[in-house]
Amino acid sequence: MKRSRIVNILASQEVGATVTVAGWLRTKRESKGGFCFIELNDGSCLRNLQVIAEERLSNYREEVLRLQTGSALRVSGTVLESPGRGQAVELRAEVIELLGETDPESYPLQKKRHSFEFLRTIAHLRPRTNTFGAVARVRNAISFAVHRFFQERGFIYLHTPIITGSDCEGAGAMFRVTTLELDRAPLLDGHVDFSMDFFGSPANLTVSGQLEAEAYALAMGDVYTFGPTFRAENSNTPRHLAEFWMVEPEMAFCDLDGNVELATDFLKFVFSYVLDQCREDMEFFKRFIDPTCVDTLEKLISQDFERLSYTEAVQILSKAEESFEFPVDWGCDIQAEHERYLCEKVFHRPLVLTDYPKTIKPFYMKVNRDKKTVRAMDVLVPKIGEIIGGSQREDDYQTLLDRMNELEINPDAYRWYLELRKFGSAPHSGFGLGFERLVQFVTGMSNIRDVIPFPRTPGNISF
RNA sequence: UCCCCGGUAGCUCAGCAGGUAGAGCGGGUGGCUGUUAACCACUUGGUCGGCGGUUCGAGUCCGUCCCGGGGAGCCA
Repeated sequence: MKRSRIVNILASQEVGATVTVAGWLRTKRESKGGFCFIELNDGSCLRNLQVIAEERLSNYREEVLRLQTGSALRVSGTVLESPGRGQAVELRAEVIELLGETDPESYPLQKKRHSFEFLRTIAHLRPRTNTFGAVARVRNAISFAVHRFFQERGFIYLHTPIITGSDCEGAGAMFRVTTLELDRAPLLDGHVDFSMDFFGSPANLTVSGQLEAEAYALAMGDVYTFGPTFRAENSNTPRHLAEFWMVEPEMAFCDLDGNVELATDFLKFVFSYVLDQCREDMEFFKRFIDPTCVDTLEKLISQDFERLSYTEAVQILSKAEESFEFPVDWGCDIQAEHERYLCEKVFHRPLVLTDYPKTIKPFYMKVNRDKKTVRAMDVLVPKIGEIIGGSQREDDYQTLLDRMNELEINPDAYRWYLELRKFGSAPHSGFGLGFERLVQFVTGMSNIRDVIPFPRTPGNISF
């Protein structure tokens, strides 16, 4: 018989139905009255299905009574109304098949709460816990919401390269990709001769698909990427990964205002979708992870994001009575403490900061008329900080070239990117969103390593 | 990479002023019960992160390295 998902059995509550389910045993409670209770979870939802196993089963004594937490089972039986509290229906087993047993001495998961630090050391088993199951389902829902949002608005999903030839995109250290043997690399004048390498020149893992997305935006109108991104920074924080997923929309004929509008619409859409589709998991996060997470999302959907310029932000900060570790001065970068102060103490809501000094932003951002600021935007949310960073792009050939020379970036490496400003250039804008930070914000999970299945961080590649 | 805190049983932790290790949970056995992180009794369980030093004696003090957490920087 075809396997039913537990989520559907619990939702339909079809008493009398004959079903087959399969999953992993979470807990078992024995009764000497000749039966036992088995809680089965198949990952389809947070809740378990209570299975009633009775003595009359042919393998009751030899197998059923010896079942351990973690065992894989297939159960066929009848859905019945449950006389006990805590569940509306339960499954009275006719057949219980042990598919994979578990040695209780060595199985690391117990039927009690584990620390996230410990669970990180068993990343292959942690999806069998309530929290990581819920994270996986919510992450999946957010992914789907991302695609749905852009698809409904006519954006083209674009696959930008993972391996890139540009060695400096201004977004941090990169991972080198090579087929050369490190201890016997061919040398030329004392340096590694990359003409002997696979691509004939140095190659790296991408830190952003933005530049390539711009090329397609200036042909297709609106595009977005959603893929893996790599940063070789030695960042050891609960907000950084060496491998993470990034969402990057890029829109032709769109200025900074349109960009801000898309970013806020996007966040609101995702939050609504998750609250709508993952109610049970979200209630779990509210109860065990962050009591404010559901309220926060509900508030964000209804309220407007505060928008102010960098200059205005600096004015507010310099008048603040708060004592900051880093002094506030026009031209300085806004520090994490400043972001938190503005978000959590002044406005009590997410913030869109725009028009930063050009000296603290990358070369590709459009320079304002004042020649001092660029059309940049950062979306800041409480706790996480910067969740979105974007800008209107410089679309004037000469200005972009001047900026590159100013920052000592070799234009030769960006010839094709510059050409986009030569042939049918148009105003265009886009942003990048760290997908895991979004999942963190939605779920309230405090460490980014717990919202991606197998986190890659400095010194950690065990799974 | 920098600052602070931590690493003791499978897990979560206690171990006060240096005197050769404890609890709860888990596992095992038995009992009880339409049970809900079930309950009760008994039982099992440790190179006290690694290396070096001080000392008659180090989980405890010192040095160093490794790992984890929090904060900062870099950023998404």
